[in-house]
Amino acid sequence: MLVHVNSRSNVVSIAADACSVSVTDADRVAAVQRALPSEECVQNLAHVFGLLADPGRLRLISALLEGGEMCVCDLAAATGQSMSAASHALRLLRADRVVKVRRAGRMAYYRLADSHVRMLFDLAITHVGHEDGEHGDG
Amino acid sequence: MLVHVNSRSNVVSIAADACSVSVTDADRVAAVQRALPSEECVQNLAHVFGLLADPGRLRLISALLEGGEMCVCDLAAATGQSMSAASHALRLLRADRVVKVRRAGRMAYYRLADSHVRMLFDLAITHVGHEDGEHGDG
DNA sequence: TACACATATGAGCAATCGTTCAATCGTTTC
DNA sequence: GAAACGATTGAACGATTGCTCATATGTGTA
Repeated sequence: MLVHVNSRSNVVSIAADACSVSVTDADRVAAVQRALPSEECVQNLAHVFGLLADPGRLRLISALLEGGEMCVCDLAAATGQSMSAASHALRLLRADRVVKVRRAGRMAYYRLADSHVRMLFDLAITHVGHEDGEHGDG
Repeated sequence: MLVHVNSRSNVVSIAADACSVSVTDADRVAAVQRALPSEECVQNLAHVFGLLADPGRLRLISALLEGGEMCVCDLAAATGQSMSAASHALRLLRADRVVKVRRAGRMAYYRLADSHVRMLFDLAITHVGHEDGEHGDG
């Protein structure tokens, strides 16, 4: 399994992207490269995590976790942001199927679309070491 | 449970942050607000998700998931980025205890620090609908 | 000592993000 | 029809991000 490509000036370019980076264990590198998710998958993943990387959107999600289904103005009030900001944020969440809308007259009621988000949320809270977590069984 | 605060010009400001947003169900809003994670918790959460919101860092994590423990230059080669970019990225991951370093001579070997990340990763892949996922049991 | 090497880091810059402001759309009420 | 209202959207602007380039640090080797 050892292939030693690190003797001097013995530079091997592995990825098309990498501009000749030297490698110590070429087999391992090649194996890892083969196992990496596709570019598209990585992009989607990054996109989803990016959605959760904003306090405002996180509060929105947390509110929906607790409140079940809420209109935009209540969500805005509960999460402490303007209705415009909330609407922009909900638009992003909607585009990636994190939340769903139900329209009734001039109101728009939002709710979470799938349970992955709750798990993602709780798992991440576990990671950061929560001192709080009242969204148990709303 | 219904409190009707939405009759005209009857605007109630709930959060200190919110600049008087009207509310349709004040009780619900108040309850949801009480249940929200603390500001600090939300910030930490957003920060952690932010770490995972970059394709380069995601590939790094995926590589470590598969490869176990790898040096910076192998990680750079496997994930298709420059060593500088990889080092910068690993620094961020290290600061938030997502990865750990082991130094041996002039090499630095990185590995994942906790299992939450793997779960986060797999859960998110489930959400986006993976067409790929070869990081099963490196 | 001097050099090569693996890694780390700071500055700078282009790109992206999140907010606010203003305008708009569709619905309800008068 | 007109006005009020909830929600949506686009533009603009400041803040943040992630890269590259250049340089620094520390280790192994001649």
